[in-house]
Amino acid sequence: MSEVTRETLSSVLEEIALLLEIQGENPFKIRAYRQGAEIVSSFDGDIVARAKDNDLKGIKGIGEALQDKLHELATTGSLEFHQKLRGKYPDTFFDLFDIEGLGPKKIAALHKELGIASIPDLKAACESNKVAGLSGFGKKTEQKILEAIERREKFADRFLLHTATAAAETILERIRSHPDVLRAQWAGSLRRSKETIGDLDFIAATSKPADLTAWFSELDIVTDVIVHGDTKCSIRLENGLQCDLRAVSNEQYPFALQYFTGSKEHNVAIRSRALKQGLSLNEYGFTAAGKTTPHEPIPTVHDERDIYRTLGLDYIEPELRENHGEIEASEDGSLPRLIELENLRGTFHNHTTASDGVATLEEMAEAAIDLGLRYLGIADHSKASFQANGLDEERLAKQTEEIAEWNRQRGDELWIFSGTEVDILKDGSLDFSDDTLASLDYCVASVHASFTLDEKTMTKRIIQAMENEHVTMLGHLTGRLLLRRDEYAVNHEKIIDCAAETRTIIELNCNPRRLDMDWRWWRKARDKGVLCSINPDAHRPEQFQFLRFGIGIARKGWLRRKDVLNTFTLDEVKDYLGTPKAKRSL
DNA sequence: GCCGTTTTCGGCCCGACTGTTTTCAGTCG
Repeated sequence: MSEVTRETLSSVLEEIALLLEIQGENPFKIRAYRQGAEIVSSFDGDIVARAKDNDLKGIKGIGEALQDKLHELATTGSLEFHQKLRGKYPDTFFDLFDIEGLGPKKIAALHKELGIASIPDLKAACESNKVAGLSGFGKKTEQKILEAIERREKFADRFLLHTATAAAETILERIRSHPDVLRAQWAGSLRRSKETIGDLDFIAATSKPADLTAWFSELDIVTDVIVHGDTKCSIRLENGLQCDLRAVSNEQYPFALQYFTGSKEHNVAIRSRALKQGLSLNEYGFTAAGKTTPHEPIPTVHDERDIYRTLGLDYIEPELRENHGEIEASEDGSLPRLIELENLRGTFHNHTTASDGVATLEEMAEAAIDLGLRYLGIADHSKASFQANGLDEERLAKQTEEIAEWNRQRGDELWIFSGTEVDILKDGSLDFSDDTLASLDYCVASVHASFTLDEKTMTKRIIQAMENEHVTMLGHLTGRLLLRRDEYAVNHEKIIDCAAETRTIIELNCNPRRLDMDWRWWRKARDKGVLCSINPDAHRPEQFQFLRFGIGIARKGWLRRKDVLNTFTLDEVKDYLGTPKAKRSL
């Protein structure tokens, strides 16, 4: 039996939810399984060990039935209930849920009537016009399914943050400049600063909603109109990105913005809180709920703050709205004051033409000055990263001298810290000697090869690097490339504990392809006293702009100004780096 | 299937839009 992981537990529950949907089960039962999957995957602690020990009592959302199932799954590696449900469905069957416009009912019908159990099956059935004949289906549905299959092959179903942000800025500007629009904002996962984006949501306040959705459907950027009604319009851009506009009245606007910002989990919790106060909350406003009438008249709401205030809550920043404890913290006034872009005074981990960057040291420095930064860290690759033209000791020494010369000439404008992004070799040793590392201001240590080690070996490898006195910070912890390459196996808890113990900074690599370490771990790291450095990993001057995405992720990870190295003043950074590692503190 | 200082049973969010229907089921968010 293969090792049962958190992901196993979570994905089995998720699959059960899908199968129950197919069977037309009670939607609330389905939701319970789905919530169970979510709870398991974000549980703060060793959920697998707890499941093995049958010690799941008291976890909200995991009742008796799920406790038993998780215990069985964790101890035996499989779950009879799940196996029985799965019955005759092959693995490929679950791909059908990715097809836009297909839900459990239609998928069940396709499977029952035509034996369809994979996307190729479905494509063939549509092409031979078998689907249009089914009850509840028709010509148009068949055509739409074919288009959705084609789109799935052609485009990613999610987009990186910088792609989505660039599109969103253009579109929002056009919406806001429309004469009938009073105010507008993007909502959804982009506003919450998720690491990847499925589609864009815009909310606009207007007294002429139908006119606005009609205008939106005819924009020159539209390649396809997905839906178009009087208050809502969904279009698709050339790159496949779907954009939804919802046109509401000015009174409804804050409610719509709050509602469509989500997350769904946050909203469910917020709405149930409202219900306890006798208020029903939806995307249009507060209404008196059921039989009970609110004790006081429903207050007027002008913006999102008023909604939270009405519910007795401090304002919750969009990035925090994941139902990961923000509502409780809001209630008792313990929400953090989140870091802001303006707090950043510098950046570490940037490349130049010395290794695989496309701009010289001077060009990078000038760009940093233009951006208003006070200091800049250079960290080119080390020699083991041959493919990236990594520096050997000699070239590194030369670069260090160039940097010293810059600091003598223009250090008052911009101070440059000389560093390296040293490879953590397969055995956990570093690509430079301690003496070489000691000649630098700081050192980023990263894994660039041997990604396939098992979790234990990989974790040990990285920990060994962090234990080095000269390793200031750990680069892109998991090596993931979003939408392209999975993270390698590494035990986050152990790395975080080790970072706290050895005073090693963990990088928040804010290249939108990475956004690594993941936002879900930062709050825990912060609480253990681990310092963060927000690093763009810039290979060209424009990539300093990635810092904004790093701020979004840091905010999502509950980080405050004081938790991030590059909010320090130049003198503070010099002090920090000049202090022996073991004596450094927040 | 989960939950509860109103509840151990009866709630659990629901509105917009589309396509296939001929008044509504299914999907989506």
